[in-house]
Amino acid sequence: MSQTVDRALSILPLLAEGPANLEQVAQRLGVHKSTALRLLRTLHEHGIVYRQQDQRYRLGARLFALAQEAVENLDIREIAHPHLTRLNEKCGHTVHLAVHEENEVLYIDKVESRYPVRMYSRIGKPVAITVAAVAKLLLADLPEPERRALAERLDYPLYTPRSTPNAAAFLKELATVREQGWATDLGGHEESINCVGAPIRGTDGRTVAACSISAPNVVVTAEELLALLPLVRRTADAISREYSGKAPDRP
Amino acid sequence: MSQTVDRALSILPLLAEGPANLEQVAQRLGVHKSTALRLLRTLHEHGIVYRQQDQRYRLGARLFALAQEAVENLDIREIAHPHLTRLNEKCGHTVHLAVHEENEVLYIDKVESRYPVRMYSRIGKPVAITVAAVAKLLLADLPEPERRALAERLDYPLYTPRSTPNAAAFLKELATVREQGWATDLGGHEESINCVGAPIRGTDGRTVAACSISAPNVVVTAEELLALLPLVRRTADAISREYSGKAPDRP
DNA sequence: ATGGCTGTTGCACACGATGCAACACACTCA
DNA sequence: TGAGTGTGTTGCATCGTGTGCAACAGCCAT
Repeated sequence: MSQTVDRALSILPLLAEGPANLEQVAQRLGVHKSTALRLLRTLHEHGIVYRQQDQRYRLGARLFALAQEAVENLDIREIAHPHLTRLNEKCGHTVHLAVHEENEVLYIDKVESRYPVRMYSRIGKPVAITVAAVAKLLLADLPEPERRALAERLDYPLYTPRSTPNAAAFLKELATVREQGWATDLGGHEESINCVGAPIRGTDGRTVAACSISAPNVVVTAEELLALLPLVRRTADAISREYSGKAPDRP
Repeated sequence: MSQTVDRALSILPLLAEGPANLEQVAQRLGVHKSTALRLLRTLHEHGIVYRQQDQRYRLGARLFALAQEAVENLDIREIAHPHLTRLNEKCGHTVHLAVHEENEVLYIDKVESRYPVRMYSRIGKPVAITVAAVAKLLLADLPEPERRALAERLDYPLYTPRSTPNAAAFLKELATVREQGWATDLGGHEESINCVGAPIRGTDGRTVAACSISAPNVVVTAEELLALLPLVRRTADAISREYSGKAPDRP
């Protein structure tokens, strides 16, 4: 829409390929040298491009600081919330959002079930890290040594007979989760409650959060809950897309 | 130099702070709404900014991708990274790599401390140039007139009582650093944080980068940190050897 | 309906971006 | 040494394009 800005921005992907001098830039933009010079100067003043000793231009490391700051200020919760609400509207069950922080996995958002029978949980509360679906999703993505170290360090309380019994079983489960891209908790925490969850990923593909739906089996059976898996995964993917700044999928 | 581009680029740091709507952007730029709209539209077309559901703008995926490429194109970083990781494995503290760019010294890589207490820093972020160990190392190597000119031009904020107070003190410190071939920052930036660093040199012997380890004195005392100096220097030398060894003369 | 609040569009005007040509500077040849 | 190339840089007139304005369009409250 704005020619000048349009041209200036076109320089960036060009420089991303590698350093270039003034004339090369001018040529690839299809403008006069002097025009390219002015554009580059402006980019330079803002620290977006950097001029190396041989006078050629390349992208500045400062650009990275900008992106980094933006990522830090990104609030997953804010972005995810409308998606979670929609998920809840579709299936009616309790929806959770969780993140991994300091050797704990915490619920950071929740949309209550619309059924009268609800599961107990609280935003900010650490989840049962060895059994919860969201915990498995978040930990499955850790680098192998850290994952192993953490697994060794944990306690494995037997909330129910179906709880994860020990580190070996936990690591095996994490491998499965990592492989399949989704996770469940079928009565591992509370005998009567099942969960199914999916990962939310950032630009770099790493899991930054996880969401899940939970329901007591007096309301839906485990099979019926598993049938909702595609819905959960689609929601998680939509949040991932929006979080990483890609165009949202419009039907 | 180019007003339009200048305005457009001024939007980026603004959005890095967090999402903003059209009017907020227009106001902070000091331009009419319609002007801001056109600028944002152009940025949007290039994927630099992204528009979320609530119509507010934030930085977009393309910017993250560009930033990524910007740092990846720094070949020192690629060579140094495994060495930095190894250094971190040996000592456990936060390891930094920094370069001098446009009157600033920027962190371009970082390996986090394995201790729970970490220092805050960010890749791409300019360092406190008058006190940081890596900054002293990089500036100590400048030709004398440039060094003097730069020293005169800088501000000397008193982060702590131990911060470098003025140009004269700074130049004296640089001379010492140049002489001894290593540098420290003992509580000059944050009262409780100490650093020790060493220079990485290219084929011609000039300092092209610097690495350092940083630790809060609740974890190790300054003396204990200084005992790690030989380790840091060996790392820096190893990187130097590898960097200058296979240095292909870039056209 | 009514008002406030936001983003959007069309338009006339003038300002600022543009290309040109001339210049400056560093190299490389004979 | 000097002409000859390849750069980046500057001043300037000209015209294109970015600009602010005002009016409009949605949306959501009351």
